[in-house]
Amino acid sequence: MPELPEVQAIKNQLNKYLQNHIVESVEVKNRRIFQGDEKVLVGAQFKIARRFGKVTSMDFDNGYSVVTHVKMTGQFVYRGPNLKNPAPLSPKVAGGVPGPHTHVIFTLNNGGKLYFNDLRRFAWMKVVQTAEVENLDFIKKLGPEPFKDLTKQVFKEIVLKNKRAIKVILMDQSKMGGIGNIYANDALFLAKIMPERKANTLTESETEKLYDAIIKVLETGIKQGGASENAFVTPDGTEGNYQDHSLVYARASQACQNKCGAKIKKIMLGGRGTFYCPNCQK
DNA sequence: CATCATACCTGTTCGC
DNA sequence: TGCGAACAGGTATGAT
Repeated sequence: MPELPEVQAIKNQLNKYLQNHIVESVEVKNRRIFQGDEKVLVGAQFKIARRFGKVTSMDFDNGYSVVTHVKMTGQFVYRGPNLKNPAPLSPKVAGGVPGPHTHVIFTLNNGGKLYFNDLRRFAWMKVVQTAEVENLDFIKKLGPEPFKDLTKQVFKEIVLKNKRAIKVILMDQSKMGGIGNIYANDALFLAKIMPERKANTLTESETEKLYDAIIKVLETGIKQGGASENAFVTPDGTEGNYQDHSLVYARASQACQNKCGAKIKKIMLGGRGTFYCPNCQK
């Protein structure tokens, strides 16, 4: 669920709250989720968090990084003295922190703690040398990203040479990085394109509209701090607001926002819930 | 190589 | 009301 805007929110808040603090200890409760030797992090100073598609890298001053894919239900939650007037923890942090779903705890020298929760345990977190982050299999295979290398021209080429459903292409991380189910659904609605359309049947004009729509929905997502329909919370423990602004995602049987009179339909496409307006999208 | 189905998980929602 | 089935869904993996 966390997609580019959600992971961007995670990255931004990690930078805001952790920068320059030193790791005093790392407690690993789940070895399947956390891979590598956490001991190399003790005494290391947090420098910066980066984002690669839906993956974050937390880089430390000693040449090591912690790379994390939160998948659907992974949550970073920071609690510490530099969190000004901390908002109450969202109930979406199931079991709280620490709780039954807390798998890793970083303790910092300012007394703060960074918890990593994951209810469904699909997430992974690994320690690697910072120089090796971009060689990790997942990151190496990542396609061009919106706001970076995914220009309109590059996007056109990708779309026109693929014959699978356009929604599947948008969500294929090796074709382009960062887009998941929420923003793929909303971008296709905004561009008035049916999710099932074969990518190579899109006209040039539709392709351009879709590109603009992707940028637009991702920008809205970033502005709203991500979407918390499901388990997403930002590291300060609160929720994002995109779910209040989503166009079709999770709005099955609701009236189309274009006021066309039709109701949003839900189908399964590529094994995922897919939402669209049967009237507006062609 | 490309494409598709399935496994991985567990809390929540749905249908009978 | 109760209970089991389906669903939520990103990615690795194996099958075709």
